[in-house]
Amino acid sequence: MATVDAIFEATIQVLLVDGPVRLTTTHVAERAGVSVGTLYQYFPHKEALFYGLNERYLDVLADKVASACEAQRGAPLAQMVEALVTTYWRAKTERAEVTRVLYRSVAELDNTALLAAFSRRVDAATEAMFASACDAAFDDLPTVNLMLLTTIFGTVRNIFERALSDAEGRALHAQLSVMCLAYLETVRVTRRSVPAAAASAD
Amino acid sequence: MATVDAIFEATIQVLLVDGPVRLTTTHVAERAGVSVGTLYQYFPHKEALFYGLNERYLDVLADKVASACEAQRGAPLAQMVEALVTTYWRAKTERAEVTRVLYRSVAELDNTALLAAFSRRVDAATEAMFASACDAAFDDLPTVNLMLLTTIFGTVRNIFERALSDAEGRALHAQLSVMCLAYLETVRVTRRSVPAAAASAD
Amino acid sequence: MATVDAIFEATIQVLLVDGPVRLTTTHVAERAGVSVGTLYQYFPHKEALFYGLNERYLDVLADKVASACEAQRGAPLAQMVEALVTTYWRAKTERAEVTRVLYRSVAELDNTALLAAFSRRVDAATEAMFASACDAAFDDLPTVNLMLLTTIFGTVRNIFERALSDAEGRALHAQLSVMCLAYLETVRVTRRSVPAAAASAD
Amino acid sequence: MATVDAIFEATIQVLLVDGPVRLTTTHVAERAGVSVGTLYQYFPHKEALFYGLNERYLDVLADKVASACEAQRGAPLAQMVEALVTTYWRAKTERAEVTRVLYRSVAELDNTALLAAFSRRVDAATEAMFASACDAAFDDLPTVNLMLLTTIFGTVRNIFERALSDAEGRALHAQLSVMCLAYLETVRVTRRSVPAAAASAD
DNA sequence: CATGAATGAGGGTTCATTCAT
DNA sequence: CATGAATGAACCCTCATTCAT
Repeated sequence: MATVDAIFEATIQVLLVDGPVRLTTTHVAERAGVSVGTLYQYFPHKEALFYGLNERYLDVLADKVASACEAQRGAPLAQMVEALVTTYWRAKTERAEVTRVLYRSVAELDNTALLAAFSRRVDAATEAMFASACDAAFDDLPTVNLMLLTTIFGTVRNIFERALSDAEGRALHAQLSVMCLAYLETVRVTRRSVPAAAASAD
Repeated sequence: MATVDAIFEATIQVLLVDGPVRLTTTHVAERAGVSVGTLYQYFPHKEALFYGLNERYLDVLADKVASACEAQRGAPLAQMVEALVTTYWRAKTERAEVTRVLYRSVAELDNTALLAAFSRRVDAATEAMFASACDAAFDDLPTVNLMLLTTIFGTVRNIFERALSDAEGRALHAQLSVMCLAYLETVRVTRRSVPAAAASAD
Repeated sequence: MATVDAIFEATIQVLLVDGPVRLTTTHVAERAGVSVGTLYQYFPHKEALFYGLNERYLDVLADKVASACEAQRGAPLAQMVEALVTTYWRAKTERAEVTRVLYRSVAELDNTALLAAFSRRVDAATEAMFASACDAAFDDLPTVNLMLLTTIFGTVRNIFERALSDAEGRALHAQLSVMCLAYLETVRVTRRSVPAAAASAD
Repeated sequence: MATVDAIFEATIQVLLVDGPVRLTTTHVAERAGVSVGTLYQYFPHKEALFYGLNERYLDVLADKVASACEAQRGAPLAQMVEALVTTYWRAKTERAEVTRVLYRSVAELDNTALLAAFSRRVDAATEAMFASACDAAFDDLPTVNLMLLTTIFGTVRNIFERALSDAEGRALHAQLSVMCLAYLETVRVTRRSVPAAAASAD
């Protein structure tokens, strides 16, 4: 609904412009152009508003990653890694300030469940992608995949957390791909040139 | 001073037992066995208390990392990485619940300056360590070092953030060493003063 | 608005009954029959409440003086002085306790701006009145007028400040008129459009 | 005692430099170069400190006025008035900022008793002075005297209260003498040239 | 459904005062 | 007698939430 969207966007704007301290229901409602009463008709309490915002944010993010993964089915490993890292990086960098502010505010929320749901979706998408790699296979793909995602999520977050310059950010983005690929090359099963078989198994 | 220590420890206990929402000055003072007035004699405001706690936490952490780095001067690369990752991991795992709760709460604080100071210390220590490696050299050590730390910090944080099981945590810890080493092996310069042996081992 | 009036009146009552020390926002709100929150919806902080009360008080006072001055346009000097002094005195004496308590409490407030606005209004009104006197004129009316008002304001205040009895108060009120008139007779210019009569009366 | 003096002076300094809001016992003690504990050995509570300061201030003021009055015994009326007004004005103007700050702060204190004592002393001094005037006598000297002092005290206070410029202040000082003398000339007994008799009656 | 004035529990903070050293 | 750390009652103010209109 338009109202809900307006409230979500207002929440972000309040966070951006006035900071987390001024994130009051009244303030959000005002900026959304509705009354507090209306806000409370869509969200039973403040936490629900924040929870919803993060849910939506993570849904969109998961969508993007999942799409990218599907587009890479059967591609070579290096390309997959590049696509995954870059998709995630772009999604986070697009509205860097929003990303930063959301990173900082989720602390006020028990977002474990949210993160679990998000992780499940992304895990599934990336695992399926890597399983379909035309030029690589892994003994313990679940662990490798978990490690990879943990690294990507964590590293990107850390880049935002330390107030690194854009140049440093870009450099680290490139290095992140290098690192992830290096890792995958290291842990892939040694027999590699089984292209046809691996491909037909997909 | 004993009082300050008691207040810091009380802060942690309140965070652990009652959660960040119940982190009130009165509550902390009570648990520390002092009056609010006393608390305010050591910390000008609530934020300063929290800031101080984090400062101390990061100082201890940086100390541990720096010591480990110094102990590794001149060691081979693989051992350095292992030592670095394990030191950091142990420091974070020792009191896992405390780590988790601090990860979640620092977001409410503008800890940019704190992180910057912490990063500067750790950066210097690890860069000096890697520069002394007996079996490896790097073209752009600063960037490589920055990337490595960003990955370690971020990955560990993410492990805590997603409520992963101990087993998964341990697995990822091991993988983290693998990943870091894989990265360093990839970006190191091939020629080195121990040319033949090092090259053939690759 | 009714609520604002209730709060103002409650402020006065608290001052009267409990004294300036007990003038707390909670206390005022209680006595006004509203909650603290409501009080803060009309006044951004405690000082604003007090400032508003004084503003209103001075506005009413200035109104009374201004009306009296207009009613005296063209009257003889003695009558003007009598009217001015008596109007001011009555306004202050009507609710003597309120006057006393406000005199004592305004000091805690930076009411310079308030007093300036009040003075400007009263100055203008009395100066216009004296300029229209049918039987007197002044070389430097602004200074004379300023002196007169300063004396009236100050003397009345001092009567309240020293806890003089009603009888003493009444006596001083009468003397105040005498004094003001004596002053004006002394500083008026002798030549006037009613020359002979006015001059011989001196 | 030197300590008491230091504390009094520190109180004034705190009022001047930091304002009435920062007038805390700790702050005063610090500026006086002693500890709070010491302050409490000389003053049982904060109010006593403030009371003492005002008492001393009024004592000095009364001394000055009384001396001036004694020096005017037997002098002509006009000279007496001039001396009285000027003495009081000078005493207040000498450290104008201190005067202003004390005027503003006495409100926090029930200084009725203090003012009564002060008034009694000054009343006696001025009444004795006027009774000795070589060229004037009064039917109801107590009332006339009370009126005169009330006017002088009140007018001077009002000059300080309105933030009048120095020039305006000086002008009003001059006018104040004019006004007081005009008043006394008006209310003196009509038979005037009884010089010898009046003088011998003293 | 929308509104927004009213609510009041509860938080951060201050500061007069005490008392063990 | 001096010190100053400790105390804790009390204050100002905020803001999530409700409900009569």
